[in-house]
Amino acid sequence: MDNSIKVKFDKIDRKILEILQANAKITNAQLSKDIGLSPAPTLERVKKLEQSGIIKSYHAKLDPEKIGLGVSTFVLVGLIGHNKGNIDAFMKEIDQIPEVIECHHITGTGDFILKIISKDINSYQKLMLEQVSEIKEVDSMQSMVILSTFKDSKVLPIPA
Amino acid sequence: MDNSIKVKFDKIDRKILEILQANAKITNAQLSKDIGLSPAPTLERVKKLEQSGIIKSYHAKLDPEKIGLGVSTFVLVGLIGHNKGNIDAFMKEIDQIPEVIECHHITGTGDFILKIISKDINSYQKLMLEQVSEIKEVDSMQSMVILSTFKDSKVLPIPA
DNA sequence: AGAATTTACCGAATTATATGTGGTACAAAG
DNA sequence: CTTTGTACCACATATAATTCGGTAAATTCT
Repeated sequence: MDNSIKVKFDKIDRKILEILQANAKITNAQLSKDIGLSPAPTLERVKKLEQSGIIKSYHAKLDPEKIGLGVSTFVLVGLIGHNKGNIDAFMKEIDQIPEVIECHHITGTGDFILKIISKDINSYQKLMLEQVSEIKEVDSMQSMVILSTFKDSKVLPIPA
Repeated sequence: MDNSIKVKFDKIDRKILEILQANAKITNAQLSKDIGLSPAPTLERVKKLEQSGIIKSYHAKLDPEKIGLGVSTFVLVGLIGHNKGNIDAFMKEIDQIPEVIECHHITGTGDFILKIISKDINSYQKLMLEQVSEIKEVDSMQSMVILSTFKDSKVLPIPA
């Protein structure tokens, strides 16, 4: 497995990546037609992209509201200290909360930004009070509730 | 197609959803083993979940760094006005920028939060100066650069 | 309660798809 | 040039998805 930062791929590979990002369920036969190759080398290319780590995984995207998840938020979290120990401890706690679906270390206003998804405002409040704010490394929290989502693309813009 | 907010599904469906969120490439045969049914009804359930819109789509997840995308950011955007016309105009522009992979309307500090991914700091700056800040409805922008991502789960916590 | 109806399931046959193989052309390296 | 390696195709095989007929359980209706 190649672990270097940048990996080489050609124009055809890029097209494969674009297609599979948008629709992972396409058959190899259809994919091969779309890129203009026969099935065998097409599959070979996909396997290589998987083995090289360019393609990390495949996921089903669900409709949050239809499974009863009505409230999504971003939360800016400030920690009491910025040393590695604190950050690791914070991460360890965050990792165990499935409602926290993203956690990024950022520059700017706060130290971290979380994306949290929960059933409703009540369960969100409960989660924040009883789980997030209970993490001892957490100093400040600022919530931004998502009123609506206009764009949520799973397709990354692959540079030329 | 059911378009209501909440759709019903049982314990077995939830398990299917959990599995397909984590690994969309699982074979129907394996999935049926994992949930304890035979392949036929398993497939039937998956199809129903797709038709009901609970499962919206399937996507390949790529490694951003390996395709040359080194800079990810969140941007808080304030608009000059908050009327529907402005918001729609803003959205229309945002929609055409592939580097903006998410756009949410939020409460709190700003009006919108964007997630942007680009090649490097230079191309990020170029994008912000020449595209985002050029949208006439945009008033303020505050960038938060992601230093590192600790969690990026594609699995939503399905409520009991 | 009992009959009718619907729903969910299974096993097996069929169809579609993925995967493996051998051979060929092209390109790059020696 | 010649050699080596790479990428490709067509075709054969293996694996998986899908369809079908029939059965049992659950639900609805009388």
